[in-house]
Amino acid sequence: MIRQQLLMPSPEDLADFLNRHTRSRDCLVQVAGLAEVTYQGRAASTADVGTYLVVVKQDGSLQIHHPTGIKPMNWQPKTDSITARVDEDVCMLLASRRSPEELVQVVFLEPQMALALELAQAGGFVLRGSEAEMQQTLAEHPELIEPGLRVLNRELMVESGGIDLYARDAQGRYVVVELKRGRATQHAVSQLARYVRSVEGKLPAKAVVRGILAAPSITTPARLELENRGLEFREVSALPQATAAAGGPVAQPSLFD
Amino acid sequence: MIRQQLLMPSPEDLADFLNRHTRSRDCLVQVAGLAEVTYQGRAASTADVGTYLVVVKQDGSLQIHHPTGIKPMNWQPKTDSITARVDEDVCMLLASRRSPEELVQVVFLEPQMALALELAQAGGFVLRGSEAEMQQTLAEHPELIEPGLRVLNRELMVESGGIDLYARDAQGRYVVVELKRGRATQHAVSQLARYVRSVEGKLPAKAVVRGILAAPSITTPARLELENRGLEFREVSALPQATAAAGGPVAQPSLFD
DNA sequence: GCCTAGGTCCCGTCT
DNA sequence: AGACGGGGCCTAGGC
Repeated sequence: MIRQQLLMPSPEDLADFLNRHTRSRDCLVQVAGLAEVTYQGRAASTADVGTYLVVVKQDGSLQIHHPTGIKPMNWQPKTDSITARVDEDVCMLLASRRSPEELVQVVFLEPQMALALELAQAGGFVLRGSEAEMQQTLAEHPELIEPGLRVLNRELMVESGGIDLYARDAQGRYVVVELKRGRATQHAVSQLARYVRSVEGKLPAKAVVRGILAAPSITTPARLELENRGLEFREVSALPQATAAAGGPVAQPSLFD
Repeated sequence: MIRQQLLMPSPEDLADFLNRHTRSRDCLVQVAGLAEVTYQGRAASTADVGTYLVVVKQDGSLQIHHPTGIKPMNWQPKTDSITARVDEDVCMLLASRRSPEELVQVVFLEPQMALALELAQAGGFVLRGSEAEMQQTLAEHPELIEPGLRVLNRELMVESGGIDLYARDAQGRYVVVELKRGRATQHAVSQLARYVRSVEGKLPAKAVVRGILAAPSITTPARLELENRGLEFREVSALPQATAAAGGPVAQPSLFD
């Protein structure tokens, strides 16, 4: 499982190590130690000399972590080229990609440890409580939004984006439904308004198009904006109160049974 | 620099290791091996048995990586409590937080390696090319947007959000400027329109309020929407064409000299 | 705590 | 490729 581990490697050994294990694309490689990092691309950054943890995954993605925080200090989601070389007696790692053109450069001043790990294939991963799941549930049970609602489309593409649910109400009026898995914000109201306008533009003039924002809750400013624009809110619980019991699995929410 | 390393630890040893080093809050702890992961909180997830890399940083943030991808499979940005215990002859890691109430649980079925690293304090970190920097530059040189423009406020708060730059033009008309460091989308147009409406609502009726979207580029649909709404676009390069030379630092963009 | 908005956002998806 | 929206987004800043 540990493919190889080096302690205090020389620049040459580290460069060899990095080139060999990143090229094979079958293990996760990390280097910890004193380094400098620069990035140039959509933005640009420099990190002074410090102790960082550099991780290169099998797909060539790169992340450079400092001691705290969930997000890496520097990263590269995917790399077109990742190479190490020795320059002026230090090992440098160059990770670049095109589109966008970006380059992350790590200068290892005092590498303390290099480690190559074999991570065998992962098992299945399932996420519940996404907006996509909410959409499916509500498409199958539109009465949870409003009695008499009939769903015509899911993810209907209009010029301004994709309409989560496109429907008709009991009176035959068209309804645009925008879903949010969390608290709805002004951003969601803007989206909904944009979609309603797009639909109105496609229908014969003066056709009434209702807009419904369906979410577990809504911010106060968003509610005001919504009402100003003649749009509506429906409370739809995405993940109803979990009976939080630390350590144990919790019953699935009613909406997702 | 390597505080401690265990190979194939027993459940008891691993639990001790995790509790000791996460509690001290002065090193980065990682465990690699066969594990199962469940998450319950704003959403819920399960990961089947697989080989993962678990990292706990000094601030108690947790990330669980699978073999590929820049983003962790599961994570916890900050934890109120992080504890390991032995249950049914396996070591489990429980990382929880309130607000939002969330729990990540890792069951280590076959831990291969545990490692505690001391990452000394990092050096300074500087990022260039952010929207904030763009805002400062343009506040000091509003003529880059338009001759005769005078900036009245930066980040002016109105009910619908914060206006990047609030200004008056050469004819004395109020101008709302929305900045984007990257290509402007319909979302940006919505924001700008919202701010313009808010400002119009505060000024005497019929006051003319201009809205300018300043960005290096704009999507075609956004441009159409913008023009439909009587708003304007100004090209403002955030990071002008970098003279990309792999390996070497690049001259800073003119906007940020 | 709520709310807004930026991000080198990343990522999937569809045109 | 461009474009759009979701995300357990995370994080910072204002109130």
